[in-house]
Amino acid sequence: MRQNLGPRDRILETAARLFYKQGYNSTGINQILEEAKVAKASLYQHFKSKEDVGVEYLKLARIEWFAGLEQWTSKKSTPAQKLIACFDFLEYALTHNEFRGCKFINILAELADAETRIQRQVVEHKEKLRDHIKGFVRQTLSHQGAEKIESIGDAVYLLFEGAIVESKIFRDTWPTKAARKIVRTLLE
Amino acid sequence: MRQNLGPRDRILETAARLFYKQGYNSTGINQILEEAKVAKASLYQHFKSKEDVGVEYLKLARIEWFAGLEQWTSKKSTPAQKLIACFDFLEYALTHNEFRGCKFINILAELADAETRIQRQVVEHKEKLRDHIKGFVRQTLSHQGAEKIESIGDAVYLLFEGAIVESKIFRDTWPTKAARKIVRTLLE
DNA sequence: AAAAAAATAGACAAACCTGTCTACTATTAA
DNA sequence: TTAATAGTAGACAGGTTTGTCTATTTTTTT
Repeated sequence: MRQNLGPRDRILETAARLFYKQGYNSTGINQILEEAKVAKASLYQHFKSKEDVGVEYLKLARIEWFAGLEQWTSKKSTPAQKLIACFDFLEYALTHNEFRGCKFINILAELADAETRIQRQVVEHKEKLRDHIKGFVRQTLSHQGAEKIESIGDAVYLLFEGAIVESKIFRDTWPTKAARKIVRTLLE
Repeated sequence: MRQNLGPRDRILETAARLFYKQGYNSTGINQILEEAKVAKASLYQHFKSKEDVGVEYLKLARIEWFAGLEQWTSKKSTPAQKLIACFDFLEYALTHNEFRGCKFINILAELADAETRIQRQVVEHKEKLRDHIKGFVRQTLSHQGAEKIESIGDAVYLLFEGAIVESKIFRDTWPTKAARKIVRTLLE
């Protein structure tokens, strides 16, 4: 439980909650320390700066995200079913998070052009997700031409991402449902 | 020119530049005042708070956005061409803005759950954009069934929004090009 | 020309921010 | 048991934030 966690983990757990709920810039180090019940000196022993906490927060978020995705897709047998399961997982996750959207996209919007380390985490995460989705598309449409596969792969990824963002805006599941529906027809 | 603008307009012009470039939370009132060469008391005579500046900033952004969209689509004669022109406009606008993405989505990501006035601007803007796009789809596919029209309308909108977000992440035009390509096939 | 309105500069309050530092107390290892 | 490590509490520096207020100057209107 939380009680047994060391300071580093308590910081990351609290930071994850607050960064996602309030935003990265709106969450101060002091609030994290208070809620995590950690001394300030301990934070700066484990992390060299707030940005460092942000980077580690995203690294953990990536691991958790793909673990969740894996949990939903591994139950399915065919690539087409796995692809649809991605959207099932998305609907579940977004609803569970009260439609706060994507941790990576959210933090990216807060940054001025320069902050390179956090931005790199975002790009890497989305590259990996895109590859993941396009992999399912490739397997599903293996009998089709390469160009069509690429095109539909990008389309499914864009629909997935669009669904994340729009469900945050409208605080509703319709974008995910609409995306899943059109993906079904794209796979036929 | 900028010289002749009153304090209110100079504030909004500067705020628009800084909010979009640095983010809303990272941009202080004082920086806006300095760069706009406006006294602090003048700002609080025209706006009751920083949030108020944010709301007016978004109202202007909406007007400018739809004016730009109109400029690109009105040149085309058929609804299908107008729809494709939306993506041409998007590619132009995003490239011109150095891939900073959508002013509305960006500011939404910075806000904690509560800030209702700014959030309302975002939702209204996206609702209007969605109606706009779905209108073109409806005209293009008028001979199709209502359900299919709705479904493809949502898909085109989600692809449009996905393209905005992903072009910010990857700082590239490929998402917009990919979205436009699949939209073309969806309209066939 | 006189009166009213608008804009300026900048001090100020009260609160926040990140990061450093000291001093003290547990916990762990040898 | 002693020594090293890890954690705590909190003061502090130097800066930031939004918003209010006073006093002065410029512009507009009558």
